[in-house]
Formats: sequence, structure tokens, C-alpha cells
Amino acid sequence: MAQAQILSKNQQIVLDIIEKAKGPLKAYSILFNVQKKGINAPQQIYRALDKLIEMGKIHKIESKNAFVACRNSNCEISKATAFSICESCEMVDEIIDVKLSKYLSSFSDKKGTKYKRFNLEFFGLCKKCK
Amino acid sequence: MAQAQILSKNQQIVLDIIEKAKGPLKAYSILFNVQKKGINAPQQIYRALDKLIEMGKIHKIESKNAFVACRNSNCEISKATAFSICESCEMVDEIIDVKLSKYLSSFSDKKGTKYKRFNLEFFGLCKKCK
DNA sequence: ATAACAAACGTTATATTATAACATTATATG
DNA sequence: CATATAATGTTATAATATAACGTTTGTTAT
Repeated sequence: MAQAQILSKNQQIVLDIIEKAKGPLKAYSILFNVQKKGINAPQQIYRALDKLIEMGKIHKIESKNAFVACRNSNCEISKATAFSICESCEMVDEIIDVKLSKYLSSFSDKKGTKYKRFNLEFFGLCKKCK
Repeated sequence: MAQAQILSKNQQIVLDIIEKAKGPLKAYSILFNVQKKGINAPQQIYRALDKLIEMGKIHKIESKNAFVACRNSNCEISKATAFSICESCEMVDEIIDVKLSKYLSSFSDKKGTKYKRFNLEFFGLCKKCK
């Protein structure tokens, strides 16, 4: 049985910050925010980020080098991620859409190759900025 | 009338290198490869890259911070990109699939928002590596 | 042809993002 | 308990990207 994930101290600190944030956070901005908690070096942040990504607790927004909390029930969906990104205010929303996810997960290219993971980033203007 | 794009000297140098390459190229690797041609500074590379991206001549592979030539007829498709990325050999292929492209271009989220641009990256093993 | 503007260039410096390497401490697991 | 694995702390450095400034080249409108 896969037991409930227990996070290490640093992992928990980093996850807390990301979950509390309104938008995507950058690694060094996380670092500056946790120096009071005794985390002093980028390595400590990046190591926590790596593990949290592995666990599916957070995602990296590749086009922004920034990190957001997963709001998709921590399931295996980290292999199938989609985001909407506002080009004006930089807001990021995770898109949870079963049809889209199924469509892409079952996509096979012209050679018939299937893929085990994908990441999709949509760009546009969010409601507020429109 | 939109006249045929004429590239500047540096833009042409950078594009040539990217088009000749078998795989995605990183900015600094481009830089090292063109120093004999009198390009000495990262700025010169990044400026050329930015313009080439605007023109749709190349694309950035966000998950790799690397650049590939567009093989999709330089059309407006740079607003709708999809790639397959081999997790073993790092090979990248642009996916040209009208159905996929239409599906995603017309995608609207739960709030009915449509997006004017997207980028999709699939990960798996290429034929060779399987 | 030339004035005026925009685009591209060259250069130096620096900011930002990420990893290497190594010694130590904490936590599982047999 | 022994020992293996994961996490930590730390210093240093690599890799990626942009700021800022002055000059040169190319375009366009007169």
C-alpha cells in the first residue's frame, strides 16, 4: 500500500509557501521568504521542489520558471498537466478537464507513438485583464 | 502586403546554425559555435533568437531552454505549437497534426475562456530509444 | 539626396536560475 | 543494532538571461 506521503521539514516549508501564494512562485523568491526559517541556500529549495514535483504536490510552469501547487487531488495527473496563463497579470490556473486530459493522454502521432506524459500551457488574458 | 522576411546578418547566422542542427540547441552552445563569425556576446544571440521566434522561424522548447527550427512552413502556427520530446536521447520533433491543432485552438475552459496561443510538450521514448 | 526614425549591432556588466560536490544528520528497514 | 537510504547544510560555481548605453545600418517620407 502506498502510504500517505509524509513530507520532510524543508519539503513542508516549501510546500506551505507555494500553497499559500496567490500565483506562481520562483525558486529564489521562495528562498528569500524562508530564510527566517533557517533555510539559507538555493540547493535546499531546489531539492524540496524536485521532490514535491515527483510527488505531484506542485508543478513547474516551464515558460515562467515558476512553481504552483497542484489543485488536482495529488493524483497521477502530474503526468498530464495543463495550465492557463494570463499574459498580462501572469496569473496561472491549472486546467482540470477530463475530456482534454483523455484526448491528450491517448494522443498518438503519425508514427503511432504514444506518450506517457505531457504538459500544455495556454496563453491569453484572464477574466480580470480582459 | 507582408513582404518576404529578410533576415539581418546575425539573425541569419543564428538561424543557419539551428536549421543545420540535428537536435535542439542551447543559446550558449550557439554562441560558442558562432564566435568565429564575430559574434561575441550572449545579447547578440538572445536578440536574434527573440526575433526569429517572433517571426515563427524557430521555437523554444521550454522544458529544455533550447531552440529548434520550425518545420511547419513558417506560418502562424507559432501560436499553436506541439512537440514530442524523447526522455532518453533528448530528441525533439515538432508535431504537425491539424486535428490536434484545431482541437486545442478551439479549446475553451470551464469559464468559456478561449486562448490565443498554446504550447504542448509530449514526453516519452522515441523510436530509436524504445 | 537627406532628414528623421526605427531596427539591428557591439559591448560591458550584472541578474537570475540551477547544479556540483562533499561532509553530516535523521529515518527507515532488516 | 547495523546499515542503507533519504534528507540536510554549506560553499562554490555553472548555466541561462537581461539591463543599459552608445553606435551603425536600413527605411521612409519629403
